[in-house]
Amino acid sequence: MPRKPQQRRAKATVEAIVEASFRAVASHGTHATTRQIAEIAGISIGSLYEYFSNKEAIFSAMHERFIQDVVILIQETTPTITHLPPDQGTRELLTQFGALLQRDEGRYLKVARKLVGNDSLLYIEPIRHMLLQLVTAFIMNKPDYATIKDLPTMSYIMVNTGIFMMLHHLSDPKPPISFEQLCDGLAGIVQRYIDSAAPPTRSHQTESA
Amino acid sequence: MPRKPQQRRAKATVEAIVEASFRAVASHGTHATTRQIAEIAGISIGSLYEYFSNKEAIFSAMHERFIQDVVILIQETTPTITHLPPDQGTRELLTQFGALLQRDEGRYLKVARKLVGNDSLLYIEPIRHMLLQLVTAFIMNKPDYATIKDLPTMSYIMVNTGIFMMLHHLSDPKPPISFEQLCDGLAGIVQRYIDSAAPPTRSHQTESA
Amino acid sequence: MPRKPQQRRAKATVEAIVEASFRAVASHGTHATTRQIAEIAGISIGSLYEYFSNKEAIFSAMHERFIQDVVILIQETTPTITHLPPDQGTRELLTQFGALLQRDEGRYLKVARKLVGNDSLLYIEPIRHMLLQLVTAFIMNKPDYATIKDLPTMSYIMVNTGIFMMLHHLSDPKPPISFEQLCDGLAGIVQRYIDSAAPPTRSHQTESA
Amino acid sequence: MPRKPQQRRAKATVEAIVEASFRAVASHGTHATTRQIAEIAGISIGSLYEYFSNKEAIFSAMHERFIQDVVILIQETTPTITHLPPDQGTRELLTQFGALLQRDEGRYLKVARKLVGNDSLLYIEPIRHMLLQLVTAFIMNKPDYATIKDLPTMSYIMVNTGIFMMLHHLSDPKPPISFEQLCDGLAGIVQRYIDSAAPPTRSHQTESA
DNA sequence: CATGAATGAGCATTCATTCAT
DNA sequence: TATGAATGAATGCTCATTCAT
Repeated sequence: MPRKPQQRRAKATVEAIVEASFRAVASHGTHATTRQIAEIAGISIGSLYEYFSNKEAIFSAMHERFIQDVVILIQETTPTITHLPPDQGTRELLTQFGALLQRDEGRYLKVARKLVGNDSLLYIEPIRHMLLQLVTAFIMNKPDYATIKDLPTMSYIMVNTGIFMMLHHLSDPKPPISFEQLCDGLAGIVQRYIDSAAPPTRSHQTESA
Repeated sequence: MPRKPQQRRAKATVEAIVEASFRAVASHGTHATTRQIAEIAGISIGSLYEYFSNKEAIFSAMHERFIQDVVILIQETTPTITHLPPDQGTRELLTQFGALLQRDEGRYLKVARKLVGNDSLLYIEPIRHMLLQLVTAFIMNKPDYATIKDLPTMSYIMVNTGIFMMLHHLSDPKPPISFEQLCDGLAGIVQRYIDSAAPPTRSHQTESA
Repeated sequence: MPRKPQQRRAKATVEAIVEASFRAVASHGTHATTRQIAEIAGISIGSLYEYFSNKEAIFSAMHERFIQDVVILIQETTPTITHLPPDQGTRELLTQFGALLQRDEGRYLKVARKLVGNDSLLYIEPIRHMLLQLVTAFIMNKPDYATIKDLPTMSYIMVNTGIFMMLHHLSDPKPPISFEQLCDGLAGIVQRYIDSAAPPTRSHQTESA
Repeated sequence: MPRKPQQRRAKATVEAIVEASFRAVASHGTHATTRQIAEIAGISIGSLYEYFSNKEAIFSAMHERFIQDVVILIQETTPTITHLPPDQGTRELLTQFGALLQRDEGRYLKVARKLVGNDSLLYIEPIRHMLLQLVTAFIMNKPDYATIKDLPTMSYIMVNTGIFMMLHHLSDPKPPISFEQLCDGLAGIVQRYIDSAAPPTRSHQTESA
């Protein structure tokens, strides 16, 4: 049974294992073995099991890490976004997210896709929560949007949609539409949703420009 | 190398294998083995390989079957839908699709999720094609919608979104929103997209009712 | 249990199977399957087992056929050889044998090598018998050679050596000596053996010519 | 991928596997399975694949070991041989070689025959090299043989012939000539080849004695 | 006689996990 | 704590052979 990493060194090892797991999936595909992970991490298989009770636990850690990094991405992007109209903000966020997925030879892209098809669902609540905060902050500044409706439902749909569509599109070697078209399309959906609550005024119209 | 089923009995066996594969995935999960499939089909492993050159070929057949059944579903639903306003039509379609996914103890649901996480992408073109036909027919009757824009992009996004969201939601044992909310949300997105091209008139307004 | 081919058609089928087996080994290698043989022969697997009780029986037939064809080769070459000095005769025989082995995409070469490594030995008695006759006839005409010794032993060694060396050399993609060198070397061995019994006189010297 | 045996125990295991493979082929024939090898070696199949990447690699190791042991045999026999006339030396070498082949219930005999019939040829170069050294040393001492010709060709033929004939004869349950006759015959061939270069003088004549 | 669908024992190989050192 | 040799159940797949039609 794996012991809790109570010491500094142990924590570093756990970190190395997770990092190695991402690398392993990036280079050996979804079927990366524990051996490969241990080798990349520079430790023995025995040590691997000192920190993770089984392979699934490693994938859980990767899952968590991925979600966490997306949350951090949103946090970092928030200052930029809040000054943009919704559709431009969405586009910016999607672009950043796409970059994150492709970072380091697409390690997040591959891992995330595996998670989607897995028995366990992609656990998006933290992301959704973060975006709800972002939207709420946005609404505070723009009273026009105060009447927005079904926010929980729509955030659930849009966050998932954003993630799934990006994963699908970036994994498609020959997608029928371009990445820009995808982002524009998704941004348009967000825009229309917001506009339906608060009819657009000159200040944040972009398409009619 | 699998021989072409030349006899009637052989064709029935192929059918039995595909059927058994769905059952196997439904009961043993994503990692159903060839042995399990053969056992459920009531044949020997040898026979399995008479008709499918390898395991992947079996999954391809399931994939195809799934897509085909969705296409058939759309065809059968089309007469009903064409007389409804877009949002109601969307809801109807989604409801039917949800029922299909859960049919026979959710066999399509589980298989489809596996396909999504697989190396090979979910091949939705036939479905998208079918829906484009449906939309085109709809537009013919309602000249108001003639100015609709970005149809290829939006059909790509919406078809994928519809499929992914349904798969995700129906697989979630404790979803944060209800199935009805999901359908309403997706229908709303479709409605807003259409309205953005052809501003709503009394005849097909549903929300203001 | 296979029935004896009592009828003309049956005999033709047996022939077709053996022929197909050679073809199968030539194109699919030593691991040619019964399915492949049947397919090439243009018959069903069921029919195959009507004429051969198992796979080994088929290989026995091929073995027999190969030996028989070598015997025929010697018979056909005999008239030419008897008028040549021993070393030239040997070279001629070896050249013809090499041609036989490479005939039809090397089908005999491949089959014979398999036979050599098999549990059953290469059964060369008929070939040895044939060559003994050839040598005996030769001696009759040339009384000088009457004192030849150890004929049974030497025929055993030389026939086997000839066969093995040809098989080995022709199978070697990068042999350290040329085919001509091999033939000359073997012919030299024969020549020296004969000369050791009957010291060469002018009449059958070739090298001093 | 097999890891390099880094520890002492690991090296012993590799040795045990090769040893077991010889035993397995000796008792179960050419088609010895990996399971049988593992069982005889007293290890698990998993361990087998820790040290050999696949079955072929095991056979390669056996091949190498066989060739190596023959080379060692020649080295050990050399001091004895160099003081004998060519034909007696050859007989001695053949006798020792025959003993090697039959050692341990004929394990080398069976394995070597398999190698001969295999896709990969019997790789005799090291043996040939060793014998060339032996012959060269011999010639140094006996200037009579200095005019020897076609050494590369003849060594190729004679080494292969010696190996093949021994394998064939020792595998034959009812050989038409005795082992002594075979050795004498082969020794005679060698003797005659040498004599043809350096006509025999009293000092090394054996047959006329 | 002919067919070819069905069989299933058997094979090579993988890989998460354990445990003696 | 760390190691890595050892494990062995499990998997995908082959192919000679049988037998109902």
